[in-house]
Amino acid sequence: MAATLKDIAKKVGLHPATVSRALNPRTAHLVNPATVAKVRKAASSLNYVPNPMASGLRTSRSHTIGVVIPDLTNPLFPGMVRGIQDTLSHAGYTPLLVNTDNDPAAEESVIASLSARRVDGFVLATARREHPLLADLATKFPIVLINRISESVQASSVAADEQHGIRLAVEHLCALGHTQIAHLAGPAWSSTGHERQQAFARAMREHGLTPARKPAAVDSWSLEAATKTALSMLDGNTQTTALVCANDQLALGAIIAAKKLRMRCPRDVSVVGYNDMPFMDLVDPPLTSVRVPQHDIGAEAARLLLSLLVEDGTMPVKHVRLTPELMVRSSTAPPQR
Amino acid sequence: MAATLKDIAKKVGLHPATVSRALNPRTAHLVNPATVAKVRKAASSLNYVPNPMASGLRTSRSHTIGVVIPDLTNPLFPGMVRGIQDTLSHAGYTPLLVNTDNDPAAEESVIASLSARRVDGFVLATARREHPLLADLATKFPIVLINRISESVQASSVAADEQHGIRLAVEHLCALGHTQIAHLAGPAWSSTGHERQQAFARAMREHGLTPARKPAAVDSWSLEAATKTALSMLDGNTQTTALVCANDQLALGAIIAAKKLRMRCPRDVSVVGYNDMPFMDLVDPPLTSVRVPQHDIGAEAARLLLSLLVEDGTMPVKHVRLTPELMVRSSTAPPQR
DNA sequence: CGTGGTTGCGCAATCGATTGCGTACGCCGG
DNA sequence: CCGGCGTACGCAATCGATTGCGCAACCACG
Repeated sequence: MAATLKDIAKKVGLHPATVSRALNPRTAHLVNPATVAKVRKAASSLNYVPNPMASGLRTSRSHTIGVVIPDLTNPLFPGMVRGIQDTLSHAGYTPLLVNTDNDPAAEESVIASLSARRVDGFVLATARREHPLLADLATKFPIVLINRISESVQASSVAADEQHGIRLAVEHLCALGHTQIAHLAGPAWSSTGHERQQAFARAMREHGLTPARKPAAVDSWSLEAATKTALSMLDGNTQTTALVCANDQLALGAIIAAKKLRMRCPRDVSVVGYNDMPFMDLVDPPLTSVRVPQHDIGAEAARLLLSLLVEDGTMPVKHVRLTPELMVRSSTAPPQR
Repeated sequence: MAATLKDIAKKVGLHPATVSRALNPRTAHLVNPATVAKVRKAASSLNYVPNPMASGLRTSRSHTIGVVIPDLTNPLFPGMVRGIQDTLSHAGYTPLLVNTDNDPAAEESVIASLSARRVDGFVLATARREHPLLADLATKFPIVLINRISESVQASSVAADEQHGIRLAVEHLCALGHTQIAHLAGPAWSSTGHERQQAFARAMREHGLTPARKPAAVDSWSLEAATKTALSMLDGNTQTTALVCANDQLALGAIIAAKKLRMRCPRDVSVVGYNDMPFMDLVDPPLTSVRVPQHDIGAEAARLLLSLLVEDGTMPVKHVRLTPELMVRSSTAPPQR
């Protein structure tokens, strides 16, 4: 049905090998320019489309990239995935997207199935801090970590500058006059949760403040867990006037908790989120949040991986940090007391 | 590096062809059960993983499915995509996801690149009603349409039962005592926009009502367009007490417009959304919305496509309609006048 | 002992593109 | 006119799995 190199070769009276060289930009210089032109014309007149399986079989490169994320329905990820897709597709690569639901077993199985598909590399957005598979994977494939730092793993990474993001939040609250600021932290097993907690402690120190109370960490990134934890943080506590939350879900949970305790946000307690998911400007109250450049993170990760693919193994490990931005809205206000 | 059939054959002293048959469930019955067992053992001891490019080249099936959506960052789609992924991966297929941004040119190019990848079929969530490419594509590939109806195209489809969803909204408003109900319609070029508008007219007729005014259609699905259109609908209009919106973005725009006109929702105007995107329970006011079973739509589309792939062309065209559900929240209330 | 049927498996071609190697040919200088 | 060289191209092997064809071994039966 579809035209092959052989068909073109027959049409122009050349050998398939010559046609292959003429059509491949990397080898076209080996062929007489006039011949190249003739071949190109014949190819397009036959609607020739190279068969990636055939070339992949021969070259053992699939031009596909495994993209591993926890959960596509988490609003944090679609932006990043699009950044990855947009960049990869321009370079002739196709992302293969899979979800792990943060389940280590699922992670193992999706990575296995992507390896079986012979992907050329991986972009990984796994959340857990410690990760036996990663170190292993990094030895076998070019990989780029996204939205997480690599502690033990020798691999390039792209993420938001968490220190800067948290500092923006703390600075903003300070400027409003808050001194009693606490952190509603993400799960300790989570890379970003851990890092933001550290960043919070540091930012407070930099401002000469001590946290209103020691950070409380949720055990999952869910709204429910956040509500529960925030309830126990705020209940009977009249000290704390502001909460820096490790992400938007936690912030929303904190606001719900405050409501349950008959505290008003921002009157009685200011709340800052993190990530600035879609529609955070429309919740009640509109959430002040640290916006991370999701699309850029994805795009940069893809670029990094692409350059890893061409410079086979000679590229040094690189850690890219993109700068977040504070979106000030109505969940923060000067303290009333 | 990776083990091949030949390696296994050498290890067990058989011919690669025999090993192939033994490992393939469909042909294993042609091989002595004892031999099959031996081969299996050798295969797993060598960590054999079949090379999909080699088998794909021979069989000209890639076990990949093209999934074409307008925009992954639109919260409507991640749920559907996961439904597709979860179902396809269980069957050994891998989705190849691309975005079109509703741009016909982009659509053409992504479909071309997916064809070049030799996908075995397509799941298409293109929004436009009329579509020259689709009819063409349907003749060359098994395809399933998602979240849209097929008017001219001879292809199976999966979507929410729009008539039912809109009827739920209208019924709910009627039950609250509204009689002056209007429709904020989606773009006319959009399949769902068109269908929901028809459904609204029908539902009103069924309830013996006439629309408070003729439907106003936005020219794009954006919040901004919705705000503008809703402003012109509501300004100076004291008749309309309730708005059925063609999706959640439009509903949010309507609420913003109402605020600008110093109308309160739901006191002065009730608003119903459609799709029930994430966090619609947390916006101000919490939005009453028609929830569509996104994951199920995706899963069902994938199942449909899979069965198309096995029953080569003999399966009749099937149109699956899944039942939506009304999530009643605080953006709707009895009319005040 | 010869014939027929069945079972188990090997042989070799095939899919389409890539690539190392070899060769023909043209051109130049000697 | 010949040796040397470089350019342009062809040949054939190769990647790994699949599959039509057919061989050979086996059993059963007349």
